[in-house]
Amino acid sequence: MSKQLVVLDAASEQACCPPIAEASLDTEHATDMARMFKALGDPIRLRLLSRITSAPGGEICVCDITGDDFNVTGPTISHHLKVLREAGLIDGERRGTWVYYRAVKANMHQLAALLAIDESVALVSA
Amino acid sequence: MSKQLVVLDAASEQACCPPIAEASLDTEHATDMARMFKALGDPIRLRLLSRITSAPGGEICVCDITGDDFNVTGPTISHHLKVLREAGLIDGERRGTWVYYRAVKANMHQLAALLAIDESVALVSA
DNA sequence: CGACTGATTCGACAGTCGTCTAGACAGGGA
DNA sequence: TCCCTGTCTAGACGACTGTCGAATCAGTCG
Repeated sequence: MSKQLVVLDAASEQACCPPIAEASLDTEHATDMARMFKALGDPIRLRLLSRITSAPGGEICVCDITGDDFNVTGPTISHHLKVLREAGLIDGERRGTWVYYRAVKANMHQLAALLAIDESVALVSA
Repeated sequence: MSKQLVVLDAASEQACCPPIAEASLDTEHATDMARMFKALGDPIRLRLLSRITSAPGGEICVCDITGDDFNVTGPTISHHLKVLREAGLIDGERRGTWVYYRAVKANMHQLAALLAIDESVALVSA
């Protein structure tokens, strides 16, 4: 919990995220980004994030997830949420009995920006 | 005309790519996307992809990579290139002695689109 | 307080991943 | 032809990951 990776101060400053096509990633930056991509590299986590971001209000109660159609047990859901949290992609907050999660949109945006590629070139060169 | 298709191969499987914030991912789609994200979840692979996409002409010769500043042996580079290739993120071609790789930009674009999020909200909520 | 529900942590186990060395395959030039 | 260089495959091994059941922590309500 004390160990979250926070790249969003960079995002707020816009020194943030040139597409990988524009400049070679340095090792340190690549490591941070890879940590986030790795967190997305599991179907369950991807669907969890989708659930969270597409929920009304942009947040969701864990009680609406656990025991769902993910075909895994509660602790496993909890584990995946923790991975997403430690990667800096979501943020959790306890409100009374329930825990709510929401996406850290700045970091999602940073990943998307990293993958930005000139579309027209894509057409030509492909 | 220059803007539409883009997702060529992926498009043949299904309609391309609504952001995860707009609709919950179904299991099958999530599995496909997760496979690509997982391939990006390693610093070396991320830097390899960066090298490839940022190279002049959009492609790079393996001979310019192996034994580089990645601090791993040749076979390990080869392994990572294979992972990227099997994930559909890059494409390799042998031309005489050397092998050249280039990015499959359509799939990179698909990933970026999946992560698209309303930016203004991102800044506010961060 | 004490019991109950929701969510996380702990410990274990099978499976996957990243890396290496050794060896195989492909193409070019003496 | 034989060898040389470039790239990939095979096999092995330690480390990490995803999953579970059991135990624990956090809040709420009798």
